[in-house]
Amino acid sequence: MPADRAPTRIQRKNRAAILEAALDVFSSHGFRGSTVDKIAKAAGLSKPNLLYYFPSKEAIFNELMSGLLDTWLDPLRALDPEGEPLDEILAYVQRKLQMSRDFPRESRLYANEIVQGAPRLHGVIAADLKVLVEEKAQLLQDWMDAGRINRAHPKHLLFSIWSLTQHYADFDAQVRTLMGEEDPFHAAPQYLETLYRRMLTPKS
Amino acid sequence: MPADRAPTRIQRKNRAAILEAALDVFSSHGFRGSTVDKIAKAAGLSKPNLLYYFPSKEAIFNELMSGLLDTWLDPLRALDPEGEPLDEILAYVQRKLQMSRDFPRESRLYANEIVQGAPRLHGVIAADLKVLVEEKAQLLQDWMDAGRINRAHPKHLLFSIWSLTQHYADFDAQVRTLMGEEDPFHAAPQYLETLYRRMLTPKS
DNA sequence: CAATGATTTGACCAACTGGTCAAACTCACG
DNA sequence: CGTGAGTTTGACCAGTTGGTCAAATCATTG
Repeated sequence: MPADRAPTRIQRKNRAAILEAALDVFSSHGFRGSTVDKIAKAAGLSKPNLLYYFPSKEAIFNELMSGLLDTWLDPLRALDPEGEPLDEILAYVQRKLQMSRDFPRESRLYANEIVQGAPRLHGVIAADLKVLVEEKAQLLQDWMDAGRINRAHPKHLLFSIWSLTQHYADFDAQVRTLMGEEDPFHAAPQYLETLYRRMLTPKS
Repeated sequence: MPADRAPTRIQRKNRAAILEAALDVFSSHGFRGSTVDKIAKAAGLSKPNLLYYFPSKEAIFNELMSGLLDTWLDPLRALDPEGEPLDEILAYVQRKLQMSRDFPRESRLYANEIVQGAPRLHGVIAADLKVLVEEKAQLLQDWMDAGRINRAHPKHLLFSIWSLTQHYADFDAQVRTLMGEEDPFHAAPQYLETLYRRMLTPKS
């Protein structure tokens, strides 16, 4: 595929279809468990045709991942130092929960990678994510020092928000089996709101 | 391998070595990402030799899984209806956290399966786990109705305990990168204790 | 409507993988 | 120490998989 010139209509359509199909396949089988052929079929293309648009399976995966990571961190970036601390945190929790509901495949794709030791992600985590986490952990610490929210280990607080919200996407198979008819996302917002409100509302 | 008679010394040793190696390999690459050869080498055997002890890759996996599940649910089974509610729950949280620290590979093996839709686990989850969860959710509900702990959706309460504790094992790669030198398991017990104490201690 | 570049595909390849098998080797025991 | 059961392995096989390539088809535009 001509790499340098502007993408044609067909290129845009097919590359988008491939990435969409790849998200589906990768997120439900992991990298090793996914085959180029499965992705191609899901995108409505033949295998050689898919490989005309991306040089390799790994290239598809990488493009998917780097595209994902930005979106994934947006809610945390939006944590506003100028806002009311408790409201900011509660809003962050709800945003993350919504992402688990609206983009479960993205969450599972990410989870798949991390669980397996993040072999294809170490760089990004160590760079972008770490910087952002340090910044926001400091912000949380400042809020605690000012007595505006209860004290708690800032990083563990962030971890807890991630794990609680992503759990509904990542462990969806288990959650739905155990909840039966009831939609997990019905009670979850209230549950998490209560949890963090009780956890963080200053005693005084 | 002669199936019916009592296992020889060599059989016991090699089967144990294989399961140990398989836990290592499966938990860090998933089922599809693991090869029989990798497991065999990790166990110090040749591939045909490994297949002398287990009829197939799937058989190794199944034996590993069914052995794991029992241990995995023990902490929840131990939730005692006769105990002091808050203490029982806090103890459960700490037991689960300890399992994440002491058996992270088992946790990741399980996570790997669930994230990918539990293709090899649906039966067990729908059966054993569901029954146990219904029972313990009812117990939590009773404690809430009696005003002995704060109200909260019982199943979401259980989910939150699982996700918060297993996160330290399943997302170990991310957690360790972000925490640097600091051992995640140093502050985690205190953090979770505080969280659930504030969440569940009755207001009155 | 050429003709040129973009797109698609069938045929193919080499590496890998799960699994088989007969032959060789080792061990426990009489 | 011999013998039969238990154990190990090299060679092999068939199916899958990531990826290549030349030839064929299609779309765009001068």
